[in-house]
Amino acid sequence: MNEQNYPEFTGLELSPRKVDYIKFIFEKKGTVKTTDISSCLQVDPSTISKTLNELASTGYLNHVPYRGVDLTEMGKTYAEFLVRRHRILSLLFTHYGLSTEEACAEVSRFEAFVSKDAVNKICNSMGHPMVGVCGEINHDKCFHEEHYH
Amino acid sequence: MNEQNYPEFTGLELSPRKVDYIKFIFEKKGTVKTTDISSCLQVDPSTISKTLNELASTGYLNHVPYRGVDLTEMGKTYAEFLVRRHRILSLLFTHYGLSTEEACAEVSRFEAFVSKDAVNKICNSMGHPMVGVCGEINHDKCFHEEHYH
DNA sequence: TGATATATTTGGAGTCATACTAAATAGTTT
DNA sequence: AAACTATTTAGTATGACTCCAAATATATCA
Repeated sequence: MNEQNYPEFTGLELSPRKVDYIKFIFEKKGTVKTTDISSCLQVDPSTISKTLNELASTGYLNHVPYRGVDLTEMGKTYAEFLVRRHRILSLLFTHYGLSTEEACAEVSRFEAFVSKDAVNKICNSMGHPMVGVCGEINHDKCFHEEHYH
Repeated sequence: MNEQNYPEFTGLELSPRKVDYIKFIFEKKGTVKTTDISSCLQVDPSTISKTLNELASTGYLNHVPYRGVDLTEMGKTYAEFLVRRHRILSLLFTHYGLSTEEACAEVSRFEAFVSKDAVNKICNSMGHPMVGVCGEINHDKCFHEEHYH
Protein backbone atom coordinates (compact mmCIF):
# COMPACT_ATOMS: atom_id res chain seq x y z
CA MET A 1 0.00 0.00 0.00
CA ASN A 2 2.96 2.26 0.65
CA GLU A 3 5.67 2.45 -1.98
CA GLN A 4 8.28 2.83 0.75
CA ASN A 5 7.59 -0.71 1.88
CA TYR A 6 7.27 -2.48 -1.48
CA PRO A 7 4.43 -4.54 -0.03
CA GLU A 8 3.71 -6.06 -3.41
CA PHE A 9 6.28 -8.84 -3.13
CA THR A 10 5.34 -12.40 -2.21
CA GLY A 11 8.70 -13.43 -0.77
CA LEU A 12 9.09 -16.03 -3.49
CA GLU A 13 10.74 -13.90 -6.14
CA LEU A 14 14.33 -14.91 -5.44
CA SER A 15 15.92 -18.33 -5.97
CA PRO A 16 17.74 -19.94 -3.02
CA ARG A 17 21.15 -18.83 -4.18
CA LYS A 18 20.04 -15.28 -4.82
CA VAL A 19 18.62 -15.21 -1.32
CA ASP A 20 22.05 -16.18 -0.01
CA TYR A 21 23.75 -13.46 -1.99
CA ILE A 22 21.36 -10.70 -0.95
CA LYS A 23 21.52 -11.72 2.70
CA PHE A 24 25.31 -11.76 2.52
CA ILE A 25 25.48 -8.32 0.93
CA PHE A 26 22.99 -6.96 3.44
CA GLU A 27 24.92 -8.26 6.41
CA LYS A 28 28.25 -6.93 5.11
CA LYS A 29 26.77 -3.43 4.82
CA GLY A 30 28.16 -1.01 2.27
CA THR A 31 29.85 -1.92 -0.97
CA VAL A 32 30.65 -5.58 -1.46
CA LYS A 33 33.21 -6.97 -3.88
CA THR A 34 32.79 -10.06 -6.00
CA THR A 35 35.69 -11.69 -4.21
CA ASP A 36 34.10 -11.25 -0.78
CA ILE A 37 31.07 -13.24 -1.80
CA SER A 38 33.11 -15.68 -3.81
CA SER A 39 35.44 -16.59 -0.98
CA CYS A 40 32.80 -16.68 1.74
CA LEU A 41 30.27 -18.70 -0.19
CA GLN A 42 32.86 -20.83 -1.96
CA VAL A 43 31.63 -20.09 -5.44
CA ASP A 44 33.65 -19.19 -8.50
CA PRO A 45 33.91 -15.40 -9.00
CA SER A 46 32.53 -15.71 -12.49
CA THR A 47 29.36 -17.22 -11.11
CA ILE A 48 29.02 -14.41 -8.60
CA SER A 49 29.59 -11.83 -11.26
CA LYS A 50 26.85 -13.23 -13.42
CA THR A 51 24.32 -13.49 -10.62
CA LEU A 52 25.14 -10.00 -9.40
CA ASN A 53 24.30 -8.73 -12.84
CA GLU A 54 20.93 -10.43 -12.75
CA LEU A 55 20.18 -9.02 -9.32
CA ALA A 56 21.16 -5.58 -10.57
CA SER A 57 18.96 -5.78 -13.62
CA THR A 58 15.99 -6.82 -11.50
CA GLY A 59 16.53 -3.84 -9.25
CA TYR A 60 17.94 -5.32 -6.06
CA LEU A 61 21.49 -4.07 -6.50
CA ASN A 62 23.49 -1.17 -7.82
CA HIS A 63 26.41 -2.59 -9.69
CA VAL A 64 29.42 -0.52 -10.68
CA PRO A 65 31.45 -2.87 -12.88
CA TYR A 66 34.82 -3.82 -11.41
CA ARG A 67 33.95 -1.82 -8.33
CA GLY A 68 31.32 -3.72 -6.42
CA VAL A 69 27.66 -3.80 -5.53
CA ASP A 70 25.38 -2.34 -2.92
CA LEU A 71 21.71 -2.78 -2.24
CA THR A 72 19.15 -0.45 -3.75
CA GLU A 73 16.40 0.83 -1.46
CA MET A 74 14.21 -1.96 -2.73
CA GLY A 75 17.05 -4.41 -2.20
CA LYS A 76 17.42 -3.28 1.38
CA THR A 77 13.74 -3.65 2.07
CA TYR A 78 13.79 -7.07 0.53
CA ALA A 79 16.91 -8.08 2.43
CA GLU A 80 15.30 -7.05 5.68
CA PHE A 81 12.49 -9.42 4.90
CA LEU A 82 14.93 -12.20 4.01
CA VAL A 83 16.74 -11.83 7.30
CA ARG A 84 13.52 -11.62 9.26
CA ARG A 85 12.22 -14.72 7.50
CA HIS A 86 15.37 -16.64 8.26
CA ARG A 87 15.33 -15.66 11.91
CA ILE A 88 11.64 -16.23 12.53
CA LEU A 89 11.73 -19.66 10.94
CA SER A 90 14.94 -20.62 12.73
CA LEU A 91 13.52 -19.45 16.04
CA LEU A 92 10.37 -21.45 15.36
CA PHE A 93 12.34 -24.61 14.78
CA THR A 94 14.35 -24.19 17.97
CA HIS A 95 11.03 -24.38 19.81
CA TYR A 96 10.68 -27.91 18.54
CA GLY A 97 13.84 -29.55 19.72
CA LEU A 98 16.34 -28.36 17.13
CA SER A 99 19.55 -26.70 18.21
CA THR A 100 20.41 -23.26 16.93
CA GLU A 101 22.76 -24.71 14.37
CA GLU A 102 20.36 -27.38 13.26
CA ALA A 103 17.50 -24.92 12.91
CA CYS A 104 19.67 -22.51 10.99
CA ALA A 105 20.94 -25.17 8.61
CA GLU A 106 17.51 -26.63 8.10
CA VAL A 107 15.89 -23.28 7.42
CA SER A 108 18.65 -22.24 5.06
CA ARG A 109 17.68 -25.15 2.87
CA PHE A 110 14.06 -24.17 2.37
CA GLU A 111 13.50 -20.56 3.40
CA ALA A 112 13.37 -19.33 -0.19
CA PHE A 113 10.06 -21.16 -0.57
CA VAL A 114 8.23 -19.66 2.38
CA SER A 115 5.97 -16.75 1.50
CA LYS A 116 5.93 -13.35 3.13
CA ASP A 117 2.31 -13.90 4.12
CA ALA A 118 3.20 -17.04 6.01
CA VAL A 119 6.15 -15.36 7.70
CA ASN A 120 3.97 -12.44 8.76
CA LYS A 121 1.37 -14.74 10.20
CA ILE A 122 3.95 -16.75 12.12
CA CYS A 123 5.59 -13.56 13.28
CA ASN A 124 2.28 -12.19 14.52
CA SER A 125 1.40 -15.39 16.20
CA MET A 126 4.73 -15.48 18.02
CA GLY A 127 4.15 -11.97 19.30
CA HIS A 128 6.86 -10.38 17.19
CA PRO A 129 9.85 -11.74 19.12
CA MET A 130 12.77 -9.35 19.16
CA VAL A 131 15.55 -11.88 19.33
CA GLY A 132 16.09 -14.79 17.01
CA VAL A 133 18.74 -17.46 17.03
CA CYS A 134 20.94 -15.64 14.56
CA GLY A 135 20.48 -12.09 15.73
CA GLU A 136 17.84 -9.51 16.43
CA ILE A 137 14.61 -9.48 14.52
CA ASN A 138 13.47 -6.25 12.98
CA HIS A 139 9.72 -5.87 12.66
CA ASP A 140 9.47 -2.47 10.99
CA LYS A 141 8.09 -3.67 7.69
CA CYS A 142 6.14 -6.39 9.35
CA PHE A 143 4.29 -3.92 11.57
CA HIS A 144 3.60 -1.55 8.70
CA GLU A 145 2.05 -4.26 6.66
CA GLU A 146 -0.03 -5.59 9.48
CA HIS A 147 -1.27 -2.18 10.58
CA TYR A 148 -2.04 -0.44 7.33
CA HIS A 149 -4.18 -2.82 5.39
CA MET B 1 19.75 -49.73 12.61
CA ASN B 2 17.01 -52.01 11.38
CA GLU B 3 16.82 -52.83 7.70
CA GLN B 4 13.03 -53.00 7.90
CA ASN B 5 12.92 -49.28 8.56
CA TYR B 6 15.52 -48.03 6.11
CA PRO B 7 16.69 -45.56 8.74
CA GLU B 8 19.64 -44.58 6.63
CA PHE B 9 17.80 -41.97 4.58
CA THR B 10 18.07 -38.28 5.31
CA GLY B 11 14.72 -37.26 3.84
CA LEU B 12 16.47 -35.14 1.24
CA GLU B 13 16.96 -37.76 -1.43
CA LEU B 14 13.95 -36.88 -3.59
CA SER B 15 13.40 -33.72 -5.61
CA PRO B 16 10.16 -31.79 -5.05
CA ARG B 17 8.42 -33.30 -8.03
CA LYS B 18 9.44 -36.82 -7.14
CA VAL B 19 8.03 -36.26 -3.68
CA ASP B 20 4.72 -35.32 -5.29
CA TYR B 21 4.73 -38.43 -7.43
CA ILE B 22 5.55 -40.81 -4.60
CA LYS B 23 2.96 -39.27 -2.30
CA PHE B 24 0.37 -39.53 -5.05
CA ILE B 25 1.13 -43.17 -5.73
CA PHE B 26 1.11 -43.94 -2.03
CA GLU B 27 -2.26 -42.33 -1.49
CA LYS B 28 -3.80 -44.08 -4.49
CA LYS B 29 -2.77 -47.46 -3.09
CA GLY B 30 -2.15 -50.37 -5.46
CA THR B 31 -1.06 -50.08 -9.06
CA VAL B 32 -1.08 -46.62 -10.55
CA LYS B 33 -1.17 -45.80 -14.24
CA THR B 34 0.79 -43.08 -15.95
CA THR B 35 -2.44 -41.40 -16.96
CA ASP B 36 -3.69 -41.18 -13.36
CA ILE B 37 -0.70 -39.17 -12.31
CA SER B 38 -0.63 -37.22 -15.55
CA SER B 39 -4.21 -36.04 -15.30
CA CYS B 40 -4.18 -35.35 -11.56
CA LEU B 41 -0.90 -33.48 -11.49
CA GLN B 42 -1.45 -31.84 -14.88
CA VAL B 43 1.80 -33.01 -16.35
CA ASP B 44 2.39 -34.55 -19.76
CA PRO B 45 2.37 -38.38 -19.67
CA SER B 46 5.81 -38.50 -21.24
CA THR B 47 7.21 -36.55 -18.34
CA ILE B 48 5.56 -38.90 -15.87
CA SER B 49 6.88 -41.92 -17.71
CA LYS B 50 10.42 -40.66 -17.56
CA THR B 51 10.29 -39.80 -13.90
CA LEU B 52 8.65 -43.10 -13.04
CA ASN B 53 11.56 -44.83 -14.68
CA GLU B 54 14.01 -42.91 -12.57
CA LEU B 55 12.10 -43.71 -9.41
CA ALA B 56 12.05 -47.36 -10.41
CA SER B 57 15.76 -47.47 -11.07
CA THR B 58 16.49 -45.90 -7.70
CA GLY B 59 14.37 -48.53 -6.00
CA TYR B 60 11.24 -46.68 -4.96
CA LEU B 61 8.90 -48.22 -7.51
CA ASN B 62 8.21 -51.44 -9.36
CA HIS B 63 7.49 -50.54 -12.92
CA VAL B 64 5.92 -52.95 -15.38
CA PRO B 65 6.12 -51.13 -18.69
CA TYR B 66 2.74 -50.24 -20.16
CA ARG B 67 1.12 -51.66 -17.05
CA GLY B 68 1.76 -49.28 -14.20
CA VAL B 69 3.78 -48.78 -11.06
CA ASP B 70 3.52 -49.64 -7.42
CA LEU B 71 5.71 -48.86 -4.46
CA THR B 72 8.48 -51.20 -3.39
CA GLU B 73 8.81 -51.91 0.33
CA MET B 74 11.43 -49.22 0.48
CA GLY B 75 9.15 -46.91 -1.49
CA LYS B 76 6.32 -47.51 0.97
CA THR B 77 8.53 -46.77 3.92
CA TYR B 78 9.76 -43.64 2.26
CA ALA B 79 6.26 -42.57 1.27
CA GLU B 80 5.10 -42.98 4.86
CA PHE B 81 7.83 -40.59 5.85
CA LEU B 82 6.85 -38.14 3.10
CA VAL B 83 3.24 -38.10 4.25
CA ARG B 84 4.21 -37.80 7.88
CA ARG B 85 6.54 -34.95 7.05
CA HIS B 86 3.87 -33.14 5.11
CA ARG B 87 1.30 -33.54 7.87
CA ILE B 88 3.57 -32.65 10.75
CA LEU B 89 4.81 -29.51 9.04
CA SER B 90 1.33 -28.48 7.95
CA LEU B 91 0.00 -29.03 11.44
CA LEU B 92 2.87 -26.98 12.81
CA PHE B 93 2.04 -24.07 10.56
CA THR B 94 -1.63 -24.12 11.50
CA HIS B 95 -0.51 -23.45 15.07
CA TYR B 96 0.86 -20.14 13.86
CA GLY B 97 -2.12 -18.51 12.25
CA LEU B 98 -2.23 -20.25 8.89
CA SER B 99 -5.39 -21.92 7.70
CA THR B 100 -5.34 -25.57 6.74
CA GLU B 101 -5.18 -24.69 3.06
CA GLU B 102 -2.51 -22.07 3.53
CA ALA B 103 -0.37 -24.38 5.63
CA CYS B 104 -0.75 -27.20 3.15
CA ALA B 105 0.13 -25.02 0.17
CA GLU B 106 3.05 -23.44 1.97
CA VAL B 107 4.49 -26.75 3.12
CA SER B 108 4.06 -28.31 -0.31
CA ARG B 109 6.44 -25.72 -1.63
CA PHE B 110 9.33 -26.52 0.69
CA GLU B 111 8.81 -29.90 2.35
CA ALA B 112 11.30 -31.65 0.08
CA PHE B 113 14.06 -29.70 1.82
CA VAL B 114 13.26 -30.61 5.41
CA SER B 115 15.31 -33.48 6.80
CA LYS B 116 14.00 -36.57 8.52
CA ASP B 117 15.97 -35.64 11.62
CA ALA B 118 14.19 -32.30 11.85
CA VAL B 119 10.81 -33.91 11.28
CA ASN B 120 11.46 -36.48 13.99
CA LYS B 121 12.50 -33.82 16.45
CA ILE B 122 9.44 -31.70 15.72
CA CYS B 123 7.26 -34.77 15.90
CA ASN B 124 8.71 -35.73 19.26
CA SER B 125 8.38 -32.25 20.59
CA MET B 126 4.72 -32.08 19.54
CA GLY B 127 4.04 -35.31 21.40
CA HIS B 128 3.44 -37.38 18.27
CA PRO B 129 0.05 -35.93 17.37
CA MET B 130 -2.22 -38.47 15.75
CA VAL B 131 -4.20 -36.12 13.55
CA GLY B 132 -2.80 -33.64 11.07
CA VAL B 133 -4.57 -31.17 8.86
CA CYS B 134 -4.56 -33.50 5.87
CA GLY B 135 -5.26 -36.79 7.58
CA GLU B 136 -4.00 -39.04 10.29
CA ILE B 137 -0.36 -39.16 11.18
CA ASN B 138 1.35 -42.50 11.39
CA HIS B 139 4.24 -42.68 13.82
CA ASP B 140 5.37 -46.27 13.35
CA LYS B 141 8.71 -45.52 11.80
CA CYS B 142 9.15 -42.44 13.86
CA PHE B 143 8.80 -44.40 17.11
CA HIS B 144 11.13 -47.13 15.95
CA GLU B 145 13.83 -44.69 15.13
CA GLU B 146 13.48 -42.77 18.34
CA HIS B 147 13.42 -45.87 20.53
CA TYR B 148 16.09 -48.01 19.02
CA HIS B 149 19.11 -45.79 18.69
C1' DT C 1 55.03 5.99 -16.03
C1' DG C 2 55.02 1.43 -17.24
C1' DA C 3 55.20 -3.43 -16.11
C1' DT C 4 53.26 -6.67 -13.34
C1' DA C 5 49.94 -8.57 -10.28
C1' DT C 6 45.22 -8.97 -8.94
C1' DA C 7 40.26 -8.56 -9.51
C1' DT C 8 36.42 -8.79 -12.39
C1' DT C 9 33.86 -9.86 -16.29
C1' DT C 10 32.65 -12.42 -20.48
C1' DG C 11 32.14 -16.44 -23.33
C1' DG C 12 31.47 -21.08 -23.58
C1' DA C 13 30.00 -25.15 -21.66
C1' DG C 14 27.94 -28.59 -18.47
C1' DT C 15 24.65 -30.62 -14.96
C1' DC C 16 20.21 -31.34 -12.91
C1' DA C 17 15.28 -30.88 -12.53
C1' DT C 18 11.47 -30.14 -15.00
C1' DA C 19 8.65 -30.00 -18.96
C1' DC C 20 6.99 -30.18 -23.68
C1' DT C 21 6.03 -32.18 -28.75
C1' DA C 22 6.19 -35.74 -32.06
C1' DA C 23 6.84 -40.30 -33.21
C1' DA C 24 7.11 -45.17 -32.09
C1' DT C 25 5.29 -49.01 -29.69
C1' DA C 26 2.26 -51.79 -26.76
C1' DG C 27 -2.18 -52.97 -25.15
C1' DT C 28 -7.30 -53.00 -25.68
C1' DT C 29 -11.61 -53.11 -27.86
C1' DT C 30 -14.68 -54.25 -31.38
C1' DA D 1 -7.15 -57.70 -37.61
C1' DA D 2 -8.22 -52.84 -37.61
C1' DA D 3 -8.79 -49.03 -34.89
C1' DC D 4 -8.40 -46.69 -30.76
C1' DT D 5 -6.02 -45.60 -26.52
C1' DA D 6 -2.16 -45.68 -23.40
C1' DT D 7 2.56 -45.59 -22.79
C1' DT D 8 7.16 -44.97 -23.89
C1' DT D 9 11.15 -43.02 -26.36
C1' DA D 10 13.63 -39.46 -28.68
C1' DG D 11 14.56 -34.97 -29.16
C1' DT D 12 14.40 -30.38 -27.47
C1' DA D 13 13.93 -26.53 -24.17
C1' DT D 14 14.25 -23.61 -20.00
C1' DG D 15 15.87 -22.07 -15.52
C1' DA D 16 19.03 -22.36 -11.76
C1' DC D 17 23.45 -23.15 -10.74
C1' DT D 18 28.11 -24.13 -11.67
C1' DC D 19 32.92 -24.18 -13.65
C1' DC D 20 37.03 -23.10 -16.78
C1' DA D 21 39.54 -20.21 -19.83
C1' DA D 22 40.18 -15.95 -21.85
C1' DA D 23 39.61 -11.00 -21.99
C1' DT D 24 39.53 -6.74 -19.63
C1' DA D 25 39.90 -3.48 -15.96
C1' DT D 26 42.04 -1.87 -11.75
C1' DA D 27 45.82 -1.60 -8.47
C1' DT D 28 50.58 -1.83 -7.10
C1' DC D 29 55.30 -1.19 -7.32
C1' DA D 30 59.61 -0.17 -9.06
